[in-house]
Amino acid sequence: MTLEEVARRARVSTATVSRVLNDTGPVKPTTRARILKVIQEVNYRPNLHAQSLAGGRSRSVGVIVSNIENPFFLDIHRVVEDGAHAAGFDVIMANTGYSPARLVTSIRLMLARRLAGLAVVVSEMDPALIDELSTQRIPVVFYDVGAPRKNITNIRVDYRSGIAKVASYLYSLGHRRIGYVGHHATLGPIHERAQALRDAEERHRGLDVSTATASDSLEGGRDAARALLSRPTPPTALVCVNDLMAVGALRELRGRGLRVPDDVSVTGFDNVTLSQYAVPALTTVHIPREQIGRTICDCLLRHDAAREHEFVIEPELVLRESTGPVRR
Amino acid sequence: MTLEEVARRARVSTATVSRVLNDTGPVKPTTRARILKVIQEVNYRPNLHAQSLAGGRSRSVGVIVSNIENPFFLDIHRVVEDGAHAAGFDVIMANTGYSPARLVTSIRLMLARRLAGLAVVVSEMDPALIDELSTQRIPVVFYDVGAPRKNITNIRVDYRSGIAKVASYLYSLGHRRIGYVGHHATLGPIHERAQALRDAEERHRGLDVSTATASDSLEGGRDAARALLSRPTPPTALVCVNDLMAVGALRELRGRGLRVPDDVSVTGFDNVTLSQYAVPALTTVHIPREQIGRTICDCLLRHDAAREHEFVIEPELVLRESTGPVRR
DNA sequence: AGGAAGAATGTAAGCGCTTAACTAAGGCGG
DNA sequence: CCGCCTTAGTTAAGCGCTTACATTCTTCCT
Repeated sequence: MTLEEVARRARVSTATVSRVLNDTGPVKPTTRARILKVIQEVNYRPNLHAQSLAGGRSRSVGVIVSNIENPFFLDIHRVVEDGAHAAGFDVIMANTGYSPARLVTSIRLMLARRLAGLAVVVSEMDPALIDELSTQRIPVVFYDVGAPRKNITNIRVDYRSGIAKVASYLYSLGHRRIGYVGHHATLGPIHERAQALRDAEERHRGLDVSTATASDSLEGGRDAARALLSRPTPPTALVCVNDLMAVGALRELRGRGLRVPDDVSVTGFDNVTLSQYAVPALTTVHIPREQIGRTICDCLLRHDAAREHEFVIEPELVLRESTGPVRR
Repeated sequence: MTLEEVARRARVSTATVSRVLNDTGPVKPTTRARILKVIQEVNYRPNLHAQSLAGGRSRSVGVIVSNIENPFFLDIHRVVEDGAHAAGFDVIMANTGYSPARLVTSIRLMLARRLAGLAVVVSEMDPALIDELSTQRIPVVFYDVGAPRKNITNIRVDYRSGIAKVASYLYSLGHRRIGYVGHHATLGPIHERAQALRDAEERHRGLDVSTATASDSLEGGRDAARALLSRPTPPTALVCVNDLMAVGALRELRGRGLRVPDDVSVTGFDNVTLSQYAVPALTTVHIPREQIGRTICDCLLRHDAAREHEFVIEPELVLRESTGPVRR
């Protein structure tokens, strides 16, 4: 069923049907009613591809994330989706699994869709991508990676600062041997997190950091914790790169009969809902995902971001049950 | 940058460029190389809308889920996405939040995109939808709702049976007062779950079921558990409609100082990864999401499902730590 | 050398929609 | 009663691709 067929049945031109469909230009009420009736009868739905092609624009924005299984990304996606829907847009999501190759593929696919805007919320990056994106004229916002350019906005969280807060806090509780539970050590922004913890060694006398990485998942958190705890002198505190892995680490601790925080302290990162439902509830670092999502919407939808822009977010420590003084 | 412009620069016709792009029809190696070079130089990406319009087909399939925040749906989505990617398709996801209105909107949007196939993995339904879908000629698969038709496949899990297994098991442990933690009591398939538990009352002498519903989330599970436990004669076992809510229920129990399973037993449903990371690990019912996802892919991609089809899956009880004999 | 078969490429007609430009029909003051 | 503005509709030119069909080389056999 096409626009043309609808027009024929309603005895008007395609232009008129298009007008009532998009509510552009005047149409006599009786004509409009007649057309609407036909549309109803034949159950007509405009072809989105034809619309986008002819109109030269699209009512969709894209969101690319590294790991949709991690609630952190899911939360951002949800906020962006809500904002987009409110503005009459819908969102197309892509998941890269932290693979730079898939990032490239995803971005190309998004560009092929000629979207109205693109949010790239990932930790991996491909050097040539920024250039490729900046030549397009759609608004783009990066989270965690990339560099501001024309039409490209950047949002970053000061992870160094967040990690530093965690390190200082644990140090003040007497912890000296700290294990870092991470994932994807080779990815820039992720590596920076680990590095931030390492840097704390210099500020805090006697601090000793060991590192283990696995996949970004519950299982990965457990695996990394297992590796750390199997070392000759296991750490007394586990700093996890995010809450999801922290919950995995908690599981391993429990499996070994170690109590948290009495025997080992654990910290997460992100402050996702799950962190409050962990046993014990996780001490973590709050990343304002709501704010991030809204900023993304503003940049993409309202387009105030034609100029270069960069937002930096300062994370806050959230104390809960999973941390305590080191056992004597 | 358009196909035509590429053709001009490569001094060939658009047809030839299209041929090398889609690898359809013969092209002399030197010509192909020349065209590829131009494409590379100008960083050309075909317009997906034009491609779909002209080609009359799309390389995307749609997946609609009720609640992407619930790992159950996420798992299915992942499996479908993997399968689709392997077949050279990509997937468009939509989330309804259990709202029939949003289901209708989402389906219409999917149809407007003229996708190659559509999977509807939801618990809500709109009566007119089936008809609307069956008039289209794209393969559709429903999970949990709908009815088989031409081009419409159905996958359902025998939830009644799953719930019955849980009820029998708890009964055998001596539990008589059972609380049901659910969500969206008005939605058909969900309501059926609650009803299945109620039906167990008749089979098991002395069994007493009370019900509470909240949102499908960790918080919802906690809320519903709170309501149940606040009653004059609180249940000794909580049967949760899914693992996510069960984890929320666990949290409430812990907050009240009740031990699981010593004071109260808890069961989940779905057997998502999280259920193994809960404290204590959840007794649950396994739903083979992998299999469901693969079946969806088969129906959508291979199109063996032109005829009516229905798959019924029998769920299996998984015993873990969260259930035990009722306290004397 | 001539010509048929096959390979390589070009031509042009859409795909279903939007929209600029144009026409027709009322309505109104002068 | 006429010119002019407004409102209602129409026509037709694309948007950027695909593809059936036509055309132009190449081969290579006789």
